[in-house]
Amino acid sequence: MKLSTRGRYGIKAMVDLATEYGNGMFSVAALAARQGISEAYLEQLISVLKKAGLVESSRGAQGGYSLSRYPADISVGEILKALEGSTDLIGCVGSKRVNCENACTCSARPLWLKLQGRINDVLNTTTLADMADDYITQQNRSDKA
Amino acid sequence: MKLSTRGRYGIKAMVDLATEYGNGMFSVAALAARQGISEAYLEQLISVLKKAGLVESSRGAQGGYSLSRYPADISVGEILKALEGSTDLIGCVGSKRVNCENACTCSARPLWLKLQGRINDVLNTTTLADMADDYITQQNRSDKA
DNA sequence: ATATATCATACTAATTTGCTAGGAATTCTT
DNA sequence: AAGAATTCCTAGCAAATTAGTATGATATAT
Repeated sequence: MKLSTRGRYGIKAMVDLATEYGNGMFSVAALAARQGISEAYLEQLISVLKKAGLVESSRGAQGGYSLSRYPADISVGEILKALEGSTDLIGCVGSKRVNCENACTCSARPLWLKLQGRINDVLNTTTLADMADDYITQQNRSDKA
Repeated sequence: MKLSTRGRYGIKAMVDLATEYGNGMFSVAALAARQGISEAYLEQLISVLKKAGLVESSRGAQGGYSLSRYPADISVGEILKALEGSTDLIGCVGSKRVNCENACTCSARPLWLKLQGRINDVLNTTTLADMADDYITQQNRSDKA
């Protein structure tokens, strides 16, 4: 039930892009430096996000990445799903219904469904705009302090 | 963000014990057979639950396991925590606050806190009694059909 | 041209997961 | 007293996953 670094790094990079939305492109090098993580690794993650249609890129000098939609139109669920393959706790509860012969009679299924429901709720209703707003106001507060 | 077999098998075994609460002891062999999984593996899991104080045991012939408290007094969160070490999505959000230097300034932290909060909500308020009740009424329904 | 980027792919070390195996200790039954 | 049934304890291991490295090709602004 752990969240991998893929999800964590990826989400943070996307929030970074969201806070700078409208200000041009940002390179992987810049994003990686901001988080203090490996460029090559983050590059892989962003590449996945690009294939998922969540970011746009431009190659060559002065190139980089930017969000492909308004921050308010990108949910964190989409991002995690792209990075981690799925946001399902277990196969037999997700949209695919795989991996389980006794799904209909499983004594634990109601619990998993409830839990997954709460998770999806948060992931689907929280957007990058929400996160960027939170972050900016928090930054302002600490500036004043 | 996946739930391991440890958590799944363990929870199901505990629900089995809950539905039989008050009817004596049940052996690992019986519990494993009910789920159709390896005895030796489930044995390990139950042993962890015992160390966590969630089940009682009696050794020797006719021995086995039973819940050490009323089903209504055992939350699924306790069980998962015992089996998986923790129910935290990431270290820097749990009760221990480890693993993260910039917790105070992390742009993703509000999201993780919210998500973890919803998860804990379900895990802490759902008891074995709830699950056993759900299961039994479901069984009755399918008997009639 | 050259420096700066993305893009693509392959490899690898460490960790975690999901078991299996073997035997010791305890208790009921006969 | 013997044997069967059971928990208890520990070690080992194969497969999968995670968390990266490494290398080089391709595209583009200056």
